[in-house]
Amino acid sequence: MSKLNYGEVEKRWQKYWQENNINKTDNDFGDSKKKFYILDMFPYPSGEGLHVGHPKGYIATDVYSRMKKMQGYNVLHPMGWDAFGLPAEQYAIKNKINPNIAVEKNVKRYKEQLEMFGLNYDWDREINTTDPKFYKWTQWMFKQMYKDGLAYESFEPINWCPSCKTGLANEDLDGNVCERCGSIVEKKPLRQWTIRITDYADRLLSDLDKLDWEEHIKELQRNWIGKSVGSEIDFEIVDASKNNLKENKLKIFTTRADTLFGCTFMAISFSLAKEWIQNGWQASSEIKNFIEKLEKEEKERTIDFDMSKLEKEGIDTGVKAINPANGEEVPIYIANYILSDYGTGAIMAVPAHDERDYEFAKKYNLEIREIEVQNTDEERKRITDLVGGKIVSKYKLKDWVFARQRYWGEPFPIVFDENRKSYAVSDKELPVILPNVENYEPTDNGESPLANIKDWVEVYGFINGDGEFESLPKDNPKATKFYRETNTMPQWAGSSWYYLRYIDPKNENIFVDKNLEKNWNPVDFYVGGAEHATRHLIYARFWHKFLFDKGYVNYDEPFNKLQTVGLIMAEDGKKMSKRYGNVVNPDDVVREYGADAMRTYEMFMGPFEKAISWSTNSMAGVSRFLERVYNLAEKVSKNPGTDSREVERVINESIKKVGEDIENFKFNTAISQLMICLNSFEEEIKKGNNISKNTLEKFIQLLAPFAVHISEEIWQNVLGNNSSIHLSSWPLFDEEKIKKEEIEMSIQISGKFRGTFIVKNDSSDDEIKNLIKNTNIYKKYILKEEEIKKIIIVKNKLINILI
RNA sequence: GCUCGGGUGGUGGAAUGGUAUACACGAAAGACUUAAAAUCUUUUGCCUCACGGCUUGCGGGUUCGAGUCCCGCCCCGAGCACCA
Repeated sequence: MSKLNYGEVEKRWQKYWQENNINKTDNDFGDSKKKFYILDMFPYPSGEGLHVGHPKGYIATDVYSRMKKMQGYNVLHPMGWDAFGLPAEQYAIKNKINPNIAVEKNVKRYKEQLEMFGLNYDWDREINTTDPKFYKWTQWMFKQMYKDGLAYESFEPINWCPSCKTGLANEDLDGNVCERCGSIVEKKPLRQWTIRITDYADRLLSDLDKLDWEEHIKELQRNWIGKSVGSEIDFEIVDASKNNLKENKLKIFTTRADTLFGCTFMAISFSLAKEWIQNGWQASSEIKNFIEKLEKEEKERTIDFDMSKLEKEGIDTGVKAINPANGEEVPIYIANYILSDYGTGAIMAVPAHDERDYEFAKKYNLEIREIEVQNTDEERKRITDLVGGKIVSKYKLKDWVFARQRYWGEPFPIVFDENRKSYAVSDKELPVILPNVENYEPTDNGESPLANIKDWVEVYGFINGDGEFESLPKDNPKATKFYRETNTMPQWAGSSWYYLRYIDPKNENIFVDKNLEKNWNPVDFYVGGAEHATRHLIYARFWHKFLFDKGYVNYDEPFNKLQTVGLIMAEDGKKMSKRYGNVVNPDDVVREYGADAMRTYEMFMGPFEKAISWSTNSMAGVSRFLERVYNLAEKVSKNPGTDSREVERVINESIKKVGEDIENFKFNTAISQLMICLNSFEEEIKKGNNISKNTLEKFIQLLAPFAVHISEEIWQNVLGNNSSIHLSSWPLFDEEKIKKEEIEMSIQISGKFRGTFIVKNDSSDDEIKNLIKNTNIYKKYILKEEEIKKIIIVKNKLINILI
């Protein structure tokens, strides 16, 4: 037998494909060519290279896109690099090299590995978020948001990671811990750029309904957005001015306005109490200490802290307010279970109808008043109207903290004048290039390392008629001094719109031509990790909707269909990690078994979306399968003539099944069908039956999306075709030929399986009723015909005789 | 606590309400070989010598027929979580 030299075969065909441009995607929509845009979440090119788990999604999109191309679609299947962000910067700090150089090196390594797997990306469309030609448009889009008031400067306390030394968005946290380094984050007041993503909360929520995404991912987004509809109601504060309170009303948010008559006290968060103090409220030292204590406790909470187990604590402010429903005076407490960043930071407490309020009331001996409630929307509306409140929606989603006090990110297209008033820079000034610095180290004071580069920070120019900054030489009499924004954008910026750039990657005038965008968008199929559900996928949807509202894109959702990838775990069931020393290196696998075996195995190992452990044994099994295919091909490559009936049936069945399964991302059963098909071919040969070259060709075509190199080798060098199999047309099947001539029907007696008998395909019920009488099973179980109560026949499947 | 998944052989898994365990891995036996590897052949859910019986986390239900549908539990995974 002839063992293939994988390395040689793979290199030879990869070279051939490149020379013959078979992976190019043109923008030709002239004829009736249907388009298909299939996209991978682009990787962050880390210094460690890929392990066998990383390419699983890329292989899947590769398989899918190859079938679609063979089916006549114009397919866009691009790849690029999400290369801004902390790891590259940390690597740069450690090794004292420019992150640009590290990124370039890592990209090269990643690309080599991806090419090793024979992936069909059109590298002419490659993008990189750190390329100034790319981030020019990230800056330009931010500028549009700035001009629309959607991006604004804020000075609120935000999440601060003391180890990464940067502010973070809620999406960057796991509980109270920095998602990247695991440090407990602090609240730190910091000047920030913030984006009003909450303006889009309702649309982000309701438009989920039109997306063809896995339900659990939609659910994650719904939870993250966390909409609740409730009422805002004002309670009048008794003697507000005597208490030196600025406001004479306390606004609360409740989803249970119907319980308003059961309110016996109120509770506010410690931060609201702090605000009162700042505005002149004379709190006792006891209260001040309590506030300090709560603040300290909040800071010290770690990721596994269970808020619901926290013992309720509070202190009476001595201030009272009036329940607008019944005019009663109720005390106001400061309580540790009131969140400062949700609702209004103040609640009406109804101990009889809320567990938390009940617990609190029990502890502090407050009245628990049972009332009759009608838990309906109508009642809530009625009560809200009665007390002059209003129905509002609240969200858990917070505005997007968009600035990082780090070096390796997109600079903002913003300058400030001497009075710290901000201006967008004019389009002429874009891109604002990230300058080289001596030192990439972040600082403790919340300033970016860029702040130290005086030459870069201080710029001279004027504000033009559009209210935008334009630079001038320093000595120009019209020039005045401005200061650049020194924060940089978060890593999520570039990935929020990168998929648009693949469509028109070299356009210098606009980030994407609107006509091309209309032809290619939306992304038909998006494949990537589920961990992005509440980060990238929310940001990108928001960003896209903004571009849609401004008229730059034609569709209001970017990703029509989303499919998540299941992780590949190590053979020991743990996550692959250097730490455990259980990483399987794809270079080794490809060297030993070939890229095709690895590709095919990763698609065969189980359902695509499920996490599964790597198994070198199973992988070797797939490799054997491919060897058998090659041997069979050599054996029958010259066979003319016709196929046996069974060969004809199994190839038609396989064409149908493999096509449908790839379409549905059920690669494991597609491959199992190819195995069934091969088994059947070998069986037929043993019986002395013929398999024609023509049939074999179809089989190899079905295999081609998976085993891209071997199938090309067989197609051209064994079967003698002289153009690429990947440019051939996907075979068609004949439904009639899939039918078997004879069917094995099962016999049930009173619902119990008793055996089978053979009948002609599509036999009529009467024929079956007659035939069954001759079977041994019938004779054994049916003693008298009069016993039969009923006969159920399911065509070509079974007969059930009830006695 | 809430939400979403999932529970099928020794293992990964397959199954429009219609013969559960396809396909593969592993294991066992055999052929070839001086031998091993590779390859090929056969067996392989459980109980039973067998006839036969049992089996899709547990308990009910609907149905001629349930892994699949309905109700109630248990367990595992993921996400959210004092969200008023």
